[in-house]
Amino acid sequence: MTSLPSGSDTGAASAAFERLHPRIQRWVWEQQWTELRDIQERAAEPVLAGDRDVVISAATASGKTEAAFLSICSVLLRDREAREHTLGPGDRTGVLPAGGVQVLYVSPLKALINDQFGRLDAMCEALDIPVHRWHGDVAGSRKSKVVREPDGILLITPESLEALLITHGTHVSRIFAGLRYVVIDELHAFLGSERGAQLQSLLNRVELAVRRRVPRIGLSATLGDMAAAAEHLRPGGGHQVTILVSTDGSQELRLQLRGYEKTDPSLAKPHGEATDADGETVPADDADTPTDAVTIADDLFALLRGTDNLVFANSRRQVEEYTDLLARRCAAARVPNEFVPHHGSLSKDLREDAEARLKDRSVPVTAICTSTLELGIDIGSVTSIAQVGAPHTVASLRQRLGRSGRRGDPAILRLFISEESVSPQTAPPDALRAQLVQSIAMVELLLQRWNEAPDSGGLHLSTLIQQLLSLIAQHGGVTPREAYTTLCSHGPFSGVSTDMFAALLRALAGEPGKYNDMLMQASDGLLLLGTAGERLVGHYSFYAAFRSPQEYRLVAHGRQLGMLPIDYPVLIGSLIIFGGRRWKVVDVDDRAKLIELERSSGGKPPAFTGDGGAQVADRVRQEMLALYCRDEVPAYLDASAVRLLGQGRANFTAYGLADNRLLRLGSDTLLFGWMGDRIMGTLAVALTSAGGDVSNDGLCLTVAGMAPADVFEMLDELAAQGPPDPVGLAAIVPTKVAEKHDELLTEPLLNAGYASRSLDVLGAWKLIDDLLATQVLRD
DNA sequence: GACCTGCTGCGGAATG
Repeated sequence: MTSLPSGSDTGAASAAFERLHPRIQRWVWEQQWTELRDIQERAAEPVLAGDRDVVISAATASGKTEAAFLSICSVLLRDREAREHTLGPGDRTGVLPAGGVQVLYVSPLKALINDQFGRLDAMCEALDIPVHRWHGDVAGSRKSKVVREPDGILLITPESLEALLITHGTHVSRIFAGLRYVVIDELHAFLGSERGAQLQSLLNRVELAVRRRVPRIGLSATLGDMAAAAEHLRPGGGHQVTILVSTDGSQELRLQLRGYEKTDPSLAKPHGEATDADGETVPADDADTPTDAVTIADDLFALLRGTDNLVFANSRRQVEEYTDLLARRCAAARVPNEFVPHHGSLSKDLREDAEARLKDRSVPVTAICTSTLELGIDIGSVTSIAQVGAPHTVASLRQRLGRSGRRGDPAILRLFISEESVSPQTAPPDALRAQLVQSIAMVELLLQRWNEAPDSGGLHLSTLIQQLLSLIAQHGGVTPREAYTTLCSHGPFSGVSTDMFAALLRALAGEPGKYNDMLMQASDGLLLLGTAGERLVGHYSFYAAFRSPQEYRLVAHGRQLGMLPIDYPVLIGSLIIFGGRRWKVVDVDDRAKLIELERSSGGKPPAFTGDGGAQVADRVRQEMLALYCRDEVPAYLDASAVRLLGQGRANFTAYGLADNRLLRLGSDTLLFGWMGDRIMGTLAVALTSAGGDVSNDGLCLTVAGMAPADVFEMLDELAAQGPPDPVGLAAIVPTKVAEKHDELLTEPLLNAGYASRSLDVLGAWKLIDDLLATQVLRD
């Protein structure tokens, strides 16, 4: 670590500090910083060079923003001096024009723009560098001013940048003429998503408008896969990106995994009536609450009260449930309530109030939250993190952990994992204690510093439709060749061939019997918006690449049961759990968003079902298998977790799963693949295509009405046929409309998009080979 | 059977 001079004019300054502009040096000194942090020190050289892309990776609140902007502002100041002192009006060769936005900073959150505006504006005011905010809550008059007199640093969201390109298309090259840097904050939040593809495309379009490559600086949390982050920052050129990972903060981690088990609710003891801090009488009877939640709430109360903490629950419903249980405990103990909820359905006021209470360190407060508090909103660091229920991914567990541990203090993580009570009728996944074992597997992978790789290779056809229509609106019309070159020659849509692009154009123009009217072609060949296209682009909802959740209506025997969000394949014949009951899917109507169900017989439905939309990675399931096969017990388990792990391992042995992957259950067969959700989902589709009646619980597939020997034979036939064309296999999946503009795609394009996003045929066929090799047929 | 993110221009009313 290097020291800064104690005065503004002398001393053994660090090499990085020496290279900053004198006015920046003075600003640093005025902050009374005694030294530059490691990441700030190392970022100076590559950022000052101004000719390369850089990923700066460090923990939340480690000075990443300054690491980028100390150097960026130095360059802006030197630019200005070069223009003022060395150049007359007629001699500007080699220097960028004075006009225009010089730094484009893109953030995934409005709240983060507001935080960063406060910090940057304080620094830039002293330097006479203007800083502008541009997002949905900023007044239109301020945006007009940026368009009229663009300069300095512009803080913007991807959606607002989209709006800027569409609304001010003819001014884009002027607005960004002097662009020096693009900064992307929370880069990891864009990896593998529609929003990420949109941002990559927008930055392509900005570079095309100014006719040169602009250096990109990505700011990222310390997440495993830096090569993927670099490739996302500069698609096709990730290997040339400078990657800086902070070496600071190899912090002590204190870890505990606590096991819980549901018991008979009638045994629960009520807490009686209580009075809260305002003297109001509140109900304090937990009789309606599952017993494991009651015990977890008791423990959270005992462990967390009096300090600042974050409790991550896996759903909004659970956030509300635990906030309520904890508030009742505060009332019963006659102490002030210090537990507040935070999730996406709460009003902005309530969320900001919770954030303000977290920032205020004079009174302890614990927020019960969903992933809303995962990203870098400035709340400072908390004493400890609690995770209730199995984490969704290792990456998100790591990100959550990063919120704990003030400088020098240990980071504290406690996981609260509960399992069903087991009876002879219990479904195998519950008897295997799969929830607990998955949580241990994820903690083990966290300790190994492993992370899920972001999804890549998706075609993102929905986002390509958005970008195509946006490009036409920006320029008032483009030729098909220009459109293809601009959008698909490199960047997020480079996997789209000219043939596929042509098919997409035809689909948007409308084919006989399916008239979309999104675009049309003028007699000179120019692509123009059709009437439906004008309407779509003209509404503000067009600017976001992602859609608000698409829900299917569930109907059973003519009665509506509710709504189900679809982000995993629902196959006809599969079983789903809804409203505490087990149902069989008898029909799926993709266009009417309707799923028809009938009651299904069968045992108790398993509580563990693969955890929603997040894809459990192959490596996680492989680690689970390894945990079942080992004898060691991790030191961070409490006594109850040790007991549950022992039960899971005993049942694993009793099922014979060490040598078998097919397990007979009544007249059905369970197939344990020990691979991730993508491969298991692909295998489910393959078995369905071969005539099986398959449902996917994540951990295992259930093939209804077939004995293990018959399933073995089916697998053998699939292996003999060899891996099919993924696009052909996708054709049998009825629910493929997932992304925002997927409705506009023809069936072949939908199949191609689905196959690229959700199928891993080679992985599934390798699994089939492994299953056939491993299986010991016993009946 | 999860969570999260974002958004323009205009018209009219209220205020200075």
